[in-house]
Amino acid sequence: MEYNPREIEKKWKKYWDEHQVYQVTHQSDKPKYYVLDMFPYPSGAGLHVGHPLGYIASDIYARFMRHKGYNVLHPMGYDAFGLPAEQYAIQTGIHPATATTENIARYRAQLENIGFSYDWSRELKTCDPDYYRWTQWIFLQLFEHYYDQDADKAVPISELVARFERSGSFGVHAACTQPSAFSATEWKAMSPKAKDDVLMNYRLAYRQVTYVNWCEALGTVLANDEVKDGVSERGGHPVERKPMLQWLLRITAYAERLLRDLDTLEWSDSMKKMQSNWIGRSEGAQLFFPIEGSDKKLEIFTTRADTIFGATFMVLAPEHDWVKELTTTDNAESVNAYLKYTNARSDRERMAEKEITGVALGSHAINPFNGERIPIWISEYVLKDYGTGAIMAVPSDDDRDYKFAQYFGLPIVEIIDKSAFPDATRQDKVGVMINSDFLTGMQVPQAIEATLKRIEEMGIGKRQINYKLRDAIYSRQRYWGEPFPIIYDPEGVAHAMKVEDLPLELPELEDFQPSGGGKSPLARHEEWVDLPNGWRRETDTMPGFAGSSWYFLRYMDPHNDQAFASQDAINYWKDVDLYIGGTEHAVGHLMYARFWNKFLYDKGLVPVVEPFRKLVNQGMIQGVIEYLYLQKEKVDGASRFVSAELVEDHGDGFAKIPIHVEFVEDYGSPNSFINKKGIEQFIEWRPEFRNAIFECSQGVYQNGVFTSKNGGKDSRMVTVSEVGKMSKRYFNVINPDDVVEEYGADCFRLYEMFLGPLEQAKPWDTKGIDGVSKFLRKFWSLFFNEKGEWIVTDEAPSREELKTLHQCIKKIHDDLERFSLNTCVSGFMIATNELRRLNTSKRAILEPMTVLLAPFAPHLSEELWHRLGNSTTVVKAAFPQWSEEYLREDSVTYPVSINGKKRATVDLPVGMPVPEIETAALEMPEVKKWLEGLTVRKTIVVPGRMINIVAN
RNA sequence: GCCGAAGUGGCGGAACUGGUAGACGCGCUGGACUCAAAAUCCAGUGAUGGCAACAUCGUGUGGGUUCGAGUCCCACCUUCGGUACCA
Repeated sequence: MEYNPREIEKKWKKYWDEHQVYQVTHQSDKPKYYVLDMFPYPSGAGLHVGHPLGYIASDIYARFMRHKGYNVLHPMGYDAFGLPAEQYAIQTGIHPATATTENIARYRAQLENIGFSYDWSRELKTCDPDYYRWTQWIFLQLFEHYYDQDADKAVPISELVARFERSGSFGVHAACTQPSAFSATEWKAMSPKAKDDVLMNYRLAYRQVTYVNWCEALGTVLANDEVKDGVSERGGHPVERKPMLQWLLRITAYAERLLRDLDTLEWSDSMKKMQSNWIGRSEGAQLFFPIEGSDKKLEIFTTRADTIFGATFMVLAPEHDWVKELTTTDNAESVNAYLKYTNARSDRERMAEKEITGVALGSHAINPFNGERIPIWISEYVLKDYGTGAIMAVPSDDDRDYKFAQYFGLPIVEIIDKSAFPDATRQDKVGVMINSDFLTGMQVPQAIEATLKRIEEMGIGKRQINYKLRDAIYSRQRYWGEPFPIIYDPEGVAHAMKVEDLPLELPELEDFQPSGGGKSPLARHEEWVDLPNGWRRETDTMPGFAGSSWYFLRYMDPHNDQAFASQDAINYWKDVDLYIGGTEHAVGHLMYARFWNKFLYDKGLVPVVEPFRKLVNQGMIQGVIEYLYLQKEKVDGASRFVSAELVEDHGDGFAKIPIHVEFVEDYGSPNSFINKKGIEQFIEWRPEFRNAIFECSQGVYQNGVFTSKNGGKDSRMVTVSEVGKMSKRYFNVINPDDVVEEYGADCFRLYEMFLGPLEQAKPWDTKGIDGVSKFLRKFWSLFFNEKGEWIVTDEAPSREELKTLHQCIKKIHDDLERFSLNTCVSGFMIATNELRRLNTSKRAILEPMTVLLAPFAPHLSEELWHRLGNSTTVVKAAFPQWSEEYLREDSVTYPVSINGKKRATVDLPVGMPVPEIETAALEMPEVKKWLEGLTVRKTIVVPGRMINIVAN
C-alpha cells in the first residue's frame, strides 16, 4: 500500500466533519482547555504560508490536550471589518461586504485544507450584525460608566449623576479628562448640554477633540503608515494635522491594573516588558511655573524634581494651547514658520528625528525655587499627548535637553556630582547634589523626596503618577466598521440608543468615497443619519480593534441572542488557556482586549481579571521580495532594466520594481535571477514594459531579441532579494494550498513546524520539505512490506524497541509542553530511523507511535489507527505514557577535558563515585599524554555530565 | 529616536539548567540498484594543515567573568517587529 496523502486526507476530513469530532459544549465533566489563535483579518491576498504557522502550533497543542483528556475549545473566525476592504471598494466599487464574504470563503477553504481541529460551528465574523450588536452593546456600557478611583472599578454613570445632585463634585475621585469643581446647586442649574459636557469628562467612552492626519487631496483621514515623509503614500499629497471631535476610550483609567496584573500572566518577559513600557508609569511631580508678566502658571510634569536648579529653559509641544499667547511679536514670524513645519509631520517622524529643531517663543517662565527667568521654547521632541505637553529642560541631566541646549547655545548648569559613578549616564538617578540651594549635599533619591515635599509645602504642585499610555481614539471616518449606537439631539448632546434597538445595522451605500470635511461616507446617507424627530446619528464608525477586543468571549457561546455569551458558558470556559499569535499585537490588541475584559469583570459579567493566561508568540514567516533595477531616466523613450550586479552606488538613479517571485530562479538566494523566460513572463505581466531594454552582464535583451556583448550568451538578469512581509503588493505570497496539493496537509504541517523555533521569524523556503515528506513515507512503510502488504504483528517488543518508543514519548511530551515543535519533528525522525533499523513491525510499538504522531499528522495517523483495527477516531485516544524503566542507561560517555578543552571521552558506569571517576580519567593514556610535564591542580567532575582536569 | 527580539556549517536549525558545538533535515560528494533516469538504500560532509593518527581555529564584532561561555556581564554592528488610524 502506497502512502497517498491526497486520498487519505480527503477521506478523514470528511469523517471528522460527519462525526463532528471537534464540536464541544460547555456541558462537560472534563476539565476545560481553551486554545485560541489570534483573529485573522481575511485579506484579499488569501492565506499565505506565514499565517498557518501559529495555527498549526495551536492545533497540535489542542490535539495534544484532547489526548490528555481535556474538553478543548478551539475556535476560528474573522476580524472582518477594516480599511483594506474599504479601499478596495473605493477603487473597484465592489461592496466591502461582498469582497469580505468572498475573502472569508477563501480563508475557510484554505484553513480546512490544512486539517485543523476547529469547532466550525462556532465560526464568527465581526461584520455580522448578530456579532456587532454586542460590540455596540459593550460600547454603550462603556459610555454609561465612569471609573471610580475609590472603588477602583467601573461604576454606572447614573451613580455619579446622583452624587453630583447630592453633593456636587466634592469628594469625587474618578478618572477624568479635566477635573472640575462645582456644588450640587451649580450642577442642578446646568443646562443639559453643560451637564453632558461635564459627564463626557468622566465616561469611559467619551468625545474629545484630537488630532488626525488629514489629507485634503484624498479627502480623507490617513493611518500613520499611509503617511510617508509628510505626504500620503498613495499619490504623494500633502498631509496635515487636523483637530477633530472624536470618540475615545478611557483605557488610562485601567493603567494601574493593566500594569499590576501583568505579573499574574504566563507571557514572555519581553512581551510583559513591552506592555509595561507602553503603559509607562512614572512617579513624579506636577509643578507650576509662573510666567513673567502674566498671572498664568505653566503646568509641567517631571520625574526629576530634584533637578529644578538645573532647569535652564522650558519646552512646549508645538500644539500646546498657550503657544500663541506666549509668542512675542518679535518671535511671531519664526514661530509661525516652525509651526508650519511641525504641522506636516507625524508623531512618529517627530520622535525619530535626530536633527535638533525648535524655536524660542520670546516669553519667560520663572523658576519657582530661585526666581530665575528661563526662556520658553517649542520643539517637536515634546509631544502634546505625553504628560502636559510641557517640560522643564535640565540639560545637565537629560540627553535630549543637553543636545538641545548645546545646539542653541542655552546655558547648562551642573547640579549633580556623579564622580563616584564613572559609568553613570546623564539621566541616571545617582550622585550628590551641587549648586542646588537646600538640596546641595544630598544624594539624588533623597533630593527627589526633599523636593517633592518642598513643592507640596509651597503649594506649587503635588506628587503625581503619570502614564505614557494614552486614551484610545475610537472614531474612524470610514464606512466599513461598526456604527456607533449614538444619536445626537439638536443641542449636540450624545444619547445612547436603547439596547432593545440594537444592532444598529450599517446602511447600504453605493459610493464609498469619503464625504467632505473629514466625514465618513455614512454622512451622505441622509435618510439614515437624520431621524424624524430632528436628532442625528453618529456617522463615524468604530475601529478595527472594537470587534477583536472581546471575540474570545463570543466563541464561548457564539449564537446567543440574549447576551454576548451566557453566564453558564462563560463560567465554564472562563479564559483562554493558550493564546498564540504574533508580537505585532503586543501593545495594540492585547492591551485593548485586557482592558475590555477588566471592564466586563467590574460589571460582574466575566469571572476572571485576565483573559489570556498563557501567551505564545509565533515568529513571522517572511517572504522574499525580488526586485529588478529600473533606471529612472528612460533611454530613447524606452525603459531600461539593469542586472543587479551591474548597478553601483547603492542603486542611485534606479528604482526597484518588485517582480512576481514565480518568475525568479533561485528565489531568495543572493544569486537569484530571471532568465529569458522570466523576462518574457515579466513583460506579459507588465505589458507597459514590452519595449524595455534588459541589460545583462553578457548582452542586451529587447523586443524578444538577445544581442550578445563579447560573445556571451547568458541572458540572466540578477534580481535584488530582500526579506520582508509576504504581501500582495510585493507579489510574493505563497499559498499553502499549492504546498498541500504537492505534498499533503500532514507534510505541510510538519514542515512548517520543522522550519525552526515557533517564536523565531524566518523567511519561507521549501528547501528541505522533501526530508519531511520522506519521513512520512518512512513512517508509513513501518506498517507495510515492499509488496504493500500489512505486516503489523502482535509479537512482544524487544527492550531496545521499547527504549526507542519510550524515549520518543518522553521527548514529544516534554517538547510539546515547552512548545518546541521543531525538535518534536526531529524526535519522530530519529525514532523512525531507529525503528527501521530494528525492523520493527510490532503493534505494541507502532500503535502508541501513531497516537504520538496524531497531533502533528492527523490524517495519516487516523488512517493507520483505523488499519490497526480501531473503530473510533484517534483524536480521542489517550496520550501514551512513558516509563523510566525503559530509559535507564548502564553507562555514561564522559567527555574528558584538560583546561577546558575536550581531549578524550570515556565510558563509565552510571553511579560510579566521583573519586573513582577522577582516577579512571587520570589513568587514561590520552590524558596522561596531555598531562606530561604538567601538575594537576584540580579535577572537576559533574557526575553524569563531564570531567575537567585543570593542570599547568 | 524609543521599546522588544534575533544573529551558530553551503542552507533551515539542535545544544532545555554554564558542561562533548553542529542533533535532525536539505544540499553536495562517492557508492549500490537500473539499459538509463527518477525513486530508494549505504557511506562521507564546519574550516585549515596532514597519507594518517592527530593538531589548530571556529557560534555577528570587541572586551570581561569562570576550571569551563553559543549560553552570563559590558560596549558595538546588522536584520526583523512595534511606535498609538494596517491588521
